[in-house]
Amino acid sequence: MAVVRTPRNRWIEEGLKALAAGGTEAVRVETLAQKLGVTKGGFYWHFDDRGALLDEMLETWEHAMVDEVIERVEAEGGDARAKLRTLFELGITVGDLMKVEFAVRDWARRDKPVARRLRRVDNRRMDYMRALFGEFCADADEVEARCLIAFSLFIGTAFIAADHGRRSRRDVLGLALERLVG
Amino acid sequence: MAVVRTPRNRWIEEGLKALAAGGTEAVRVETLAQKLGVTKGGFYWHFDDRGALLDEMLETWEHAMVDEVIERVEAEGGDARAKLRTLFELGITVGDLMKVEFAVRDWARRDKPVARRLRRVDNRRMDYMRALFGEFCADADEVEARCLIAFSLFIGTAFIAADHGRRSRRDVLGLALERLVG
Amino acid sequence: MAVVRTPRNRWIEEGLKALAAGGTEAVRVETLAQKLGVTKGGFYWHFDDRGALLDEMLETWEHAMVDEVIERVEAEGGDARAKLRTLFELGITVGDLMKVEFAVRDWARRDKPVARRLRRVDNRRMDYMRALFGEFCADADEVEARCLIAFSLFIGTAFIAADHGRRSRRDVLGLALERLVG
Amino acid sequence: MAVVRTPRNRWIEEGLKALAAGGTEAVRVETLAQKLGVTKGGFYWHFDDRGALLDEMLETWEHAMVDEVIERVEAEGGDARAKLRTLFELGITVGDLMKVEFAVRDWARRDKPVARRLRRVDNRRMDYMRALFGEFCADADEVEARCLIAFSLFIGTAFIAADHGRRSRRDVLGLALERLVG
DNA sequence: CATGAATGAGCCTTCATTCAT
DNA sequence: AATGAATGAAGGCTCATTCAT
Repeated sequence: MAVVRTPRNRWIEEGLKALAAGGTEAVRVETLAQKLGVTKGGFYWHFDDRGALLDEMLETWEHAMVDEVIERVEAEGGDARAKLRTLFELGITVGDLMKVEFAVRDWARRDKPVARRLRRVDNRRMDYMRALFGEFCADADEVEARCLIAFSLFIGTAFIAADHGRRSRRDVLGLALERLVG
Repeated sequence: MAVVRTPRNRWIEEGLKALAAGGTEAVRVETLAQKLGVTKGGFYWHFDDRGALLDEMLETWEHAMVDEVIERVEAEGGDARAKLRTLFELGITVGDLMKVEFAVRDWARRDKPVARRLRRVDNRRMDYMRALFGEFCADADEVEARCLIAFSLFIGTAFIAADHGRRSRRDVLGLALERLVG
Repeated sequence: MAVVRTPRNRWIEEGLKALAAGGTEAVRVETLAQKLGVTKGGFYWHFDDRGALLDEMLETWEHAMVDEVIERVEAEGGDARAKLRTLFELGITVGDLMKVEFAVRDWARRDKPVARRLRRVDNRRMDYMRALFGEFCADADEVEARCLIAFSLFIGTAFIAADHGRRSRRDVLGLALERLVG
Repeated sequence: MAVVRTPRNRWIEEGLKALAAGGTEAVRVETLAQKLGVTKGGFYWHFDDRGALLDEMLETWEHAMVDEVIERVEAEGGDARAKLRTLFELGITVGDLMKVEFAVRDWARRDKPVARRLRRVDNRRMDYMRALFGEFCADADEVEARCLIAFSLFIGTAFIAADHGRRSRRDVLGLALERLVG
């Protein structure tokens, strides 16, 4: 988590913020330069081109959203059910990175290399969940279904716009999750 | 369903294709014009500006993805469980419109009016599902949780990139759905 | 004054209104068509092109602003001084045509044929004024100076933006004019 | 007076030339770029948009046509009558800026902010003239009338297209002016 | 007489990229 | 390490004009 704040890293950070806020198209060299208080010409000292920045942003995001999240879940400890709850909690809590997540997911729909990376990321997360569900759930089909539901809930959280009457989304999510983990 | 192919409608159709393939930014007046074999100037005879086209595209999409889908589910008939299965089947089958769905969902994250419309759309769908689940499920919390899960699975279908080993996504979806409907 | 309101004339009328309100660039085929409740395609049935309309507008304006104004001044009658007062009064009173006047004057600065026509118009008016001033003013230099001043006041009326404290522009104009005519 | 010819100023200069020659609509980014031997894209490094250039052009014009003219009149010295003669001479002599003056005056007829600025400019000039006429002319009405006539002559000079027989416009102007100042 | 539907040229603006200093 | 000043391609929009019906 302790990222050295080289100027290079600051471009990446700012890029992720922009991606979270407005999607790929919002990652504009000039906009970022302004936020960093430099001129856009300077950008090309650090990166070959816009694509190179985008790549490194993805790298950073993958590391934070997979490696670090899993690390933290393991650090928290507890049994499989507890870990699943922590995983879910962390997943929908990481704020800006969650928003990046959805920008990336949309981006992947029209960019092959991003799609490949996203697939790797999703598979790593699914593998981790499979292991956890597997610990208290014998049937492989059942495990797979629960993994897909859990992951879908994670995705749905941010993408579904519906209201739930007097219930909060968080409450309904809790109910849904308990069906899987409880 | 009987789409009159006025030139106006052809712009909308082509626009939806572009939106499905590449998101909002891919809906470019000139590109569409080329596909239609006309010059871009002609566009402005039919629409005030690009925004107006985008609006009508949304209108078209909402109608097809909500009104028509519900109509068709009702036309198929059967009990609530059967209808839920049909609904799901139709939902993930409508091809291009499904892709539009996800483009819209991403778009809504940075455009307030689109967000409002999406919310209305999602609420209409949730209401329809609530009614169906309600017919065989007494507990309101339970209904709400199942609605959210079902909707999340619908969303997740297209957004999740993970593999499922020797199972197909469709199979896993089937398993997950039966947990809700069965 | 009794203009037959053929569709042709209505284009000219509407064109003059537009010219008065927004200068040459405001005379747009489409805008006029809208005001007339027809489509712009119809324009080309009446006129070869935009230039042709502009020409006829100028013709109409010249007739109304010179021939008709002089006719009316003569019809009012009185001695030369009285006529000069009437002339001035009419000149700054004809409302929309006054505005056209200034649009034309600006237009003439960048369009040679318009400049030629304006010169003819201005010379006809100056000739008329020369005759009137000449009737009570023996010195030719004096007549010429008064003509230029009178004409300049007419022009200045609409082009000068300054305020006059508690006096109204009309009052100051009256004072200035009496220096010439009185 | 020492205009630093930064690229920025060169755009303004060229803009004023275009405005003088063809009015607002002639101030086109691409045209100016060509005259400066650069591409139009570069324009936006210096100005936010076309409107910003237009604004600065107005600023430049106001400064040159009011502040600098008055400064120079005062520098020349002499009594009030002499100053009025110098003022007039300078006013109609500044060449291109005189043409800008008329373009601005026309522009003001359809653009509120420009109209406000023009009013301020005209009032400043009138105030200066009032002071000068006031030094040898006791009656306030008389002063006001002379100011309006003088200003109208200034305006009329460029807007009136009439000929004066064997006299030159300059001569007639001289005669007219002497009626006011002499 | 006019409409519906375009064309095409021209304008404003944006943005990634380049490059001398 | 970065700035100042561009380039150039692309995109949105406007408007006079054309033409089949």
